[in-house]
Amino acid sequence: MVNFCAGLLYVWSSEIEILEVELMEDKTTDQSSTELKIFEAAREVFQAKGLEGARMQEIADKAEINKSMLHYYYRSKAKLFEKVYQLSIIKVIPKIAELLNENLPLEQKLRSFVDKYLEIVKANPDIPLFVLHEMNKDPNRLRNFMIDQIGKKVQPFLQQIREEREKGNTVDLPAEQIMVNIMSLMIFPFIARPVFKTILDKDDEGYEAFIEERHRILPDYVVSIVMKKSS
Amino acid sequence: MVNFCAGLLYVWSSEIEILEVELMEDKTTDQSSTELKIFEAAREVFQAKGLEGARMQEIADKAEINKSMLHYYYRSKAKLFEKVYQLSIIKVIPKIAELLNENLPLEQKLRSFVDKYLEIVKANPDIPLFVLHEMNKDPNRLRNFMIDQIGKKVQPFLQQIREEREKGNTVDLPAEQIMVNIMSLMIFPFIARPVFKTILDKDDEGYEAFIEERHRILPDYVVSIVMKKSS
DNA sequence: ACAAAAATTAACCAAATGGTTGAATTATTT
DNA sequence: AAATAATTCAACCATTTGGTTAATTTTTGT
Repeated sequence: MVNFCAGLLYVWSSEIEILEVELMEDKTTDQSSTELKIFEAAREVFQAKGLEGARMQEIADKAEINKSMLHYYYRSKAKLFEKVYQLSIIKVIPKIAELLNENLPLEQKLRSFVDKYLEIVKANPDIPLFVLHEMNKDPNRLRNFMIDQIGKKVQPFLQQIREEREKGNTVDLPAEQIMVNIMSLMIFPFIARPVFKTILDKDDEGYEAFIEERHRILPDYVVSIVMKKSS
Repeated sequence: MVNFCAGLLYVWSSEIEILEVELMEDKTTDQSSTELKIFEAAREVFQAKGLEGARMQEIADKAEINKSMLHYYYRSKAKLFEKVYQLSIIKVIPKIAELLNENLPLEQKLRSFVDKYLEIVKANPDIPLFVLHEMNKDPNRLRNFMIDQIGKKVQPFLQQIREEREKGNTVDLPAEQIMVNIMSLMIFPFIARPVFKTILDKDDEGYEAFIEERHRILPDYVVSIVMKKSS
């Protein structure tokens, strides 16, 4: 019987939703689970081609099951997409606020944030472009969910920057600009991968190495361009 | 008679293509031109929703013409899309190499590049996400065209950075990382607009102001994080 | 071992969507 | 002004595509 879809009704209730997501993660070990094979295939196809670019048949083929199973487990393309979209957001958005609200002095926090968040994006390199494309098409879809996940949770971090700026410990930029700088430096290379591969004349392996180098460099570099050198 | 589509056959020949594009720009003044009204509508819809997300009917409605006219002037959705995609690339990619190859000392060049390129992106804020999404879906489509437009044209600039780095005038990072840093800081805020609007709790007007502030700040800031302070 | 439930499939269906056609209208040419 | 060419449109068409159904196989519970 198909009954686990009921959870979709509670999209706006973070707690229930996150529980469900973790349940799903657990199932990942069970490779034979048709439901998971479908979800995994859907994730790949949706993230690569977007909602409208994805074909149900392609998802079925990738999952090696009959197309009817998609509807048996997920009812409709819209429902399946919503789950993929939701999980994608959960994987990359809440961690931002979480990492930024650790109780650390600014410099340490920056270094740790950049290092750990790059780890997350490296593990989910297709999510940023996917989420931003879908969010751009329809800014209202899951907007409340987004707000739940991050909303005003970064305000304490911005406040921390402002305080350090007052003390003259940071570069003389508004906290919001600094925040956007940091996110840009981390995420954009994953979004613009095909362009940079062309511009920098790299193959997959070469770009992989480029990203690794970046991961090594960026934590210190971000600190250096945010914190004011004591001179 | 429909004859101007012939140019599409020469996609790989930059010169002919650019000529055609400029011809098109000229027509922009002729507001009554159905062909242009269609193209303008197609540009908006494709850039907002992507190839598969766009509906021919929606383009026709936005252009205030009968759907048949789309095919009369552009033959097919694929052909119309290709033109929009191509022009989008032309508007944001070649300028990079062009601005970076002006004969200027590095510091001046950086300041000028960031200022002028931000102007371009501000005038075409939807293009980066659109192009990157389409390029991600199908990295081979117009790949040769891309290579023509920028290809190895940024190598001289990378070389310039390397030379200045040797002389100890820049921060101690590989030239490629510096280049990616600069592009990230400029472009990402346009791509991630819906997320940043949520995170920073801004409305359209507020985000516009944020971008303006950024435009004012960034040229100097980029210089400051690339060039080594003489201390 | 049997019955009930769950999972799976092939064949089909209906709506959406890109595309075509032929007639009607407007503009151009001579 | 007549004839020719270009433009526009309403009605249609064909394919793609998301979705359904009914029958079959597999699993589970007793």
